[in-house]
Amino acid sequence: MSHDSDTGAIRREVTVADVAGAAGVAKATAARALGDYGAVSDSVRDRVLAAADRLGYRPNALARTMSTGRSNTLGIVVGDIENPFFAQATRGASDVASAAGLDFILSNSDEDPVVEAQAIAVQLAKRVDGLLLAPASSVDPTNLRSVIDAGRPVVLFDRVVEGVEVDAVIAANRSGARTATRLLLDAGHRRIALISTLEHDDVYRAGAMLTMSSVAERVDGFVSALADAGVADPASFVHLNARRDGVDTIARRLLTDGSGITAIIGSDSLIALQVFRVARELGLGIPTDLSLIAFDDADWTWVSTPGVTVMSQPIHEIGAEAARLLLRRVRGDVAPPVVRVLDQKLIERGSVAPPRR
Amino acid sequence: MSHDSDTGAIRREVTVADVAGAAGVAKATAARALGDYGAVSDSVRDRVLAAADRLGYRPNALARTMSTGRSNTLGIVVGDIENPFFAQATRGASDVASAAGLDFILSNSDEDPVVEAQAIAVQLAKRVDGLLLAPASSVDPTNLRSVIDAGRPVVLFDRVVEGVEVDAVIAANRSGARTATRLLLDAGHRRIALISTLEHDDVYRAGAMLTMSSVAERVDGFVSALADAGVADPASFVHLNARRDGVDTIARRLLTDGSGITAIIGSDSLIALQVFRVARELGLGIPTDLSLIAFDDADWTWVSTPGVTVMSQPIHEIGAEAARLLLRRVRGDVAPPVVRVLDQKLIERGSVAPPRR
DNA sequence: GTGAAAGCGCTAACAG
DNA sequence: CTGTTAGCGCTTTCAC
Repeated sequence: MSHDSDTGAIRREVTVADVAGAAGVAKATAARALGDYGAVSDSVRDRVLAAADRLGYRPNALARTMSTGRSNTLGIVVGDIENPFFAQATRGASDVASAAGLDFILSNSDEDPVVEAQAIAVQLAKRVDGLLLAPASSVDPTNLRSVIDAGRPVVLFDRVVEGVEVDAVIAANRSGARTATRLLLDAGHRRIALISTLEHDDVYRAGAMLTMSSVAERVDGFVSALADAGVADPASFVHLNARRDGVDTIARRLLTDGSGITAIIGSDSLIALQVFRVARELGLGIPTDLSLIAFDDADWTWVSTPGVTVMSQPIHEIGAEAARLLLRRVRGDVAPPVVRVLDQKLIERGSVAPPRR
Repeated sequence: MSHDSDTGAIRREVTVADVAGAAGVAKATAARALGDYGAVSDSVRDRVLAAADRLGYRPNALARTMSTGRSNTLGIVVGDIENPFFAQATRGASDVASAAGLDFILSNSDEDPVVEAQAIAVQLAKRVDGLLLAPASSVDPTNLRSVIDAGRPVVLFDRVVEGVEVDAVIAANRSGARTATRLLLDAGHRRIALISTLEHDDVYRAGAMLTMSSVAERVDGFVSALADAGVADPASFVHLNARRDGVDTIARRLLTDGSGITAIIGSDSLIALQVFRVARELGLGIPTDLSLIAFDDADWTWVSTPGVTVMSQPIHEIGAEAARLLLRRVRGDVAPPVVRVLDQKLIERGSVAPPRR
């Protein structure tokens, strides 16, 4: 047995023609046996397969795509695969894809429309059959348009894009935020802060247009719940740009500047984690001095002391359902676009209590 | 401006020939301008680029790969992208790849050699220029051999494969485990358990061959540290198959069956998380009743009460360095294979104290 | 600098 | 059932 592993060079590949030659049949016949299509007699098939095996034939998926036009591949563009939300959604989607016999290509957008455009270009260049996209911007449709114009099926997840009719799978963020906010309100809190890392040019003002629909919905649910409860100037309780300004900085300010904040909602679990730490550093007890609710049922929320009350999303299912919708399109379904809204679920643990004052 | 977004079908793509026609030049010339190679006069280039833009030309990366033989793509096969370890390593590798202008394809192996073989086949079929692999088995070289035989550069990460000389980036697991174990020993513990999810046919016995080198190294460091300290039958303190048997079941048994275990090392942060919870459910205080050390510096380990002492690995860098090594190979470097061993670092928090008895 | 033609590995259409 | 012949969209000689 000879290994030429010592040469770094890529060997000349064994092709259908080689196999055909070795098996003593025509190229097309070998191709049919190898590609498992068309009609081939058992005896010939066996001969071809044996030859292929002997020669170490490996199909060239690219050449196949070239002639069929189908790559048998789905693409996904996420904000950042390190974010547990995207990791789980990706896994959900990838499971559906591989169950359907499709391959999967992943790109990160860093939540930056420019990087996203590049990522999309790559995926289209590789001729993915369809694309899963968590759009970096819900207000600028340019990137989404580019894939639609290319004629590729696309399904959004986690966020929608305004003014573009396309399949999407999102969570019920507005009602989730309302529920979370009301839990705090019902416990007696009146000064509740919402912290998000979403970038925004300005201080948040009522009705301002936010660039990410999921966050916008969360903010909207939050503000409307406060308003319903008669809280004055609810918009002033929304704190954006937490990545730029630092979650810990914001949390620290909120908890020490006499603004009287008694409860905080973290727009994702990473934010809540930071708040949790700041509270501890400040010697503030949870939930005695501060009540806390996080979005997403992250691992740590049930080992912290106290456990953190969370608004949980069916993350896996968001990815899986998006992939299912995409599969339909890839298979030619031309029904009108649907937006699937999946429920969020409140999981109460120990981080909410009435405010001290 | 016309959008035929209403048709789900993939439109006939705009090709180099189309652009050439529109620009009034030969196909080859257009291709040179578009592909940015060869020599083209400025005026012609401008004309071609303008035409391309007008027609909405998008290069077909597959066709390009067909003729050049290079796909400009790196592949990675991980155990499970939902595992934070792999998510971080993947991100590290992906950043290096995209900085070098290469695309990135991801597959999950589920730590199953059969699934892994399939994943590798897919990547090779897509003609990736090189492959990053966290091999599902360190003792069965079949899958790794298949990519080497295909002549593709490959770099392993997190684990090595016995008997195969190939580039790899791993962590210093043996010494890390020794350090962690000694910390416990020095605190006075004598009955320390190590829990891992690694599958193994039997109860662990001294010198048994484990199928994943990273875990094998951890176990070896652990056992040798115990032996050095004069602990009798150190192998009996190793508990494998924790996925099959349930981490919580194992932990519960260890802590209630009178075996007198006073400290536990979790072979990854997910395991430690479960142990943490079981301890709490059992009403055991950490570190008063049980000392705990985890591998990997997960988020939750610094918000739990107490914080968990961890053996941290440079996960990002493992992925990044593996990608760098791979890039070299892809570029033709034929130097002998190297195995890069990155240090682990002990981060002491509050989960270790002397045993009660 | 530009053009014409061949070919990458595969599938598809059409004969036989 | 099997073979022949064209391409898929691009790059790459090799002429001019």
